[in-house]
This record gives sequence, structure tokens and C-alpha cells, in this order.
Amino acid sequence: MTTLTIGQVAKRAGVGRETIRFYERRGLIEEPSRRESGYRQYDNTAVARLAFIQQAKALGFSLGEIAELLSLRTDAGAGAREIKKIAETKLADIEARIKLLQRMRKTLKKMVDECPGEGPKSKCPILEALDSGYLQYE
Amino acid sequence: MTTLTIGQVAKRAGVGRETIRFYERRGLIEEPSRRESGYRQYDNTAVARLAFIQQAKALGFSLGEIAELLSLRTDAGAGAREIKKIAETKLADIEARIKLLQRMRKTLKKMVDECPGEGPKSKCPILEALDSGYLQYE
DNA sequence: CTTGACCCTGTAGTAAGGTACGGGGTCTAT
DNA sequence: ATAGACCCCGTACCTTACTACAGGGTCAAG
Repeated sequence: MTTLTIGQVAKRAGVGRETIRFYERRGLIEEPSRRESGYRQYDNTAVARLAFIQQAKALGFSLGEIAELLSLRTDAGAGAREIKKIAETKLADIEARIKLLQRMRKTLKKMVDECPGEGPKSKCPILEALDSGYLQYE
Repeated sequence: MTTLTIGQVAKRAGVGRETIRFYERRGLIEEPSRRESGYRQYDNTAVARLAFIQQAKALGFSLGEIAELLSLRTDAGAGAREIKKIAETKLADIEARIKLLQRMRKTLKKMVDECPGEGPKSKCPILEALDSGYLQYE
């Protein structure tokens, strides 16, 4: 099994060296074995682990949630139920964020459409709309 | 004109006292006059200003952007054009965020649908999907 | 054997948007 | 006149996810 230094792992995984040490401190990556000199020694499973983290991040999971996912993975008692539950919670969270942003978009679009884009600011309803306390959110 | 203490303003605006001082430091709220004792003295325009900030925050503007909006408001040279531009930039930003979240939702929903929700974790495709580096984002 | 690239630790800084605390002084009602 | 609520300032702390030093030691090539 080839061993890799932290820099080689970082390069293959497309992250910074410091990021790997940071993940190690956060418990997302196991502490690797060391050479005599103290240099960290990794193998390809570390690269795979980093890929997992990147994928999960791309899906909107926080590092805390990723740690949870990772612990379920090695927890013999964990089944499909636990994993599905985390993913469902995240899904609901993402859907809520989308809804909020859509409401924001609607109001903002209306404001932009109503603003002539020229002339004095008194012709633009944006500032007044913000003043009026008239917006409905949440 | 009735004067208000910072605590009264905070209560009416629904924010914390510390938040008002924080906004003052950030230049979002003008420095108010003081009593002999050094106590800040506000009037209702401060409550209105805070309401403006809350509204703008609800639309997704950052404090920096709100400061910009606020300065345009008192800048005699500013017209509808400048204000519309900021709002348009924010709108584009919100739309991009919505698109990203929709992609995330789609993939996550597929995973959740494919997971049986019972049995061993090997039956759940979520962990494997995260491993595979197979997700397409961005 | 030297040079330059790489590694180590620990600490500090970044962004955003606050929140909390310590050690004071003040205001108001009883 | 005194209790308790409120205010002052400055500084530190919180979260998230890194990123950047500083001051060292190590490794591989020429």
C-alpha cells in the first residue's frame, strides 16, 4: 500500500493541507499513523474520505452533520432508518430555504419592476417599501 | 417629541440593546444625542430606521448592503438608477441561490426516495452515493 | 552538503452578525 | 435613601469553515 503525505492527499482531494488538519481536529478524519519524523502517513482511504466530505458539503450538509453521517457509517447498530432520517431533515431544511428565497425573490422582483431606473429616487418605490414595514415575510 | 432610552427603542423594534449599539458602531444608525448622564436619547425615527433594517434583512440584504442603501437615501445625488442596480444585483444573487438549492433538493430527494428506511444501512444508497463522487453539482 | 520544497505545532485571523460580561454609574418608585 | 432596573464602555466570545502565520524540523535532488 502506497503511503501519502498530507500534501499529496490534499492535492488528490483538491483541498488545502490546513483543511485536512482542521478536519482531523474536528474528528472528520481519523488521526493517521506517523513516520519517525512525525510526518502524517495516509493511504487512499483518506482521499476517499475527503471525497465523501466534499460530496456531502455539496449537498448542503454542515461539517457537524457530516460527522454524524460518518459515525453512523461505522456504527454497527445504525441502519437505514437513521441515515434516512438525517437526509430527510436536511431535505426539509433545504425546501424551507427555497421557499423563503422564493418569497424574497417575488417581493424584490416587484420592487425592481416598479422602479423606473432613472430620475430622482423619489420615483423609485424601493426605499419607501423598505420603510413601510409592509413586507410580508415569515 | 418623546425621547426613548435604548432599551425602549430595542423593545419597540424587537431587537436587543446590544444590537443597537452594534449597528451604531457599524454606521447603520446615527449616533444619538445624549443626556447629561451619557444615556443615549432616541426618538421614533430610530425605531423606523431599525424597521427598515429588519425589512431589508428579510429580503436578504447584508448589513453592508443596507448601509449602502441607507447612504443612497440621504445622498442628494443618488437617483433611482443606483437604487435599482443594488436591488437587481441582489435579485440575481437570490435567484442563483435558489437554483443551487433546487439542484441540491433534487439529488437529496432521489436519495431519500431510494432508501427503504428500514433494515441494514447497506440497503440505503445514501452513504454509497456520497462515496461514489458521482454527484453532479455546479 | 546544501538548497528548496515539504512537514510539524500552536496560535491567530477572517467573514458575518451578533451576544455576553465585567465593573462601574444612574434613575425611579417606594 | 435604598433596591432594583436600567444605562455606560470596552472587550471578549459565539458560530462556521477555513486560512495564515511563526518558528522550527525533515526530505530528496543535484
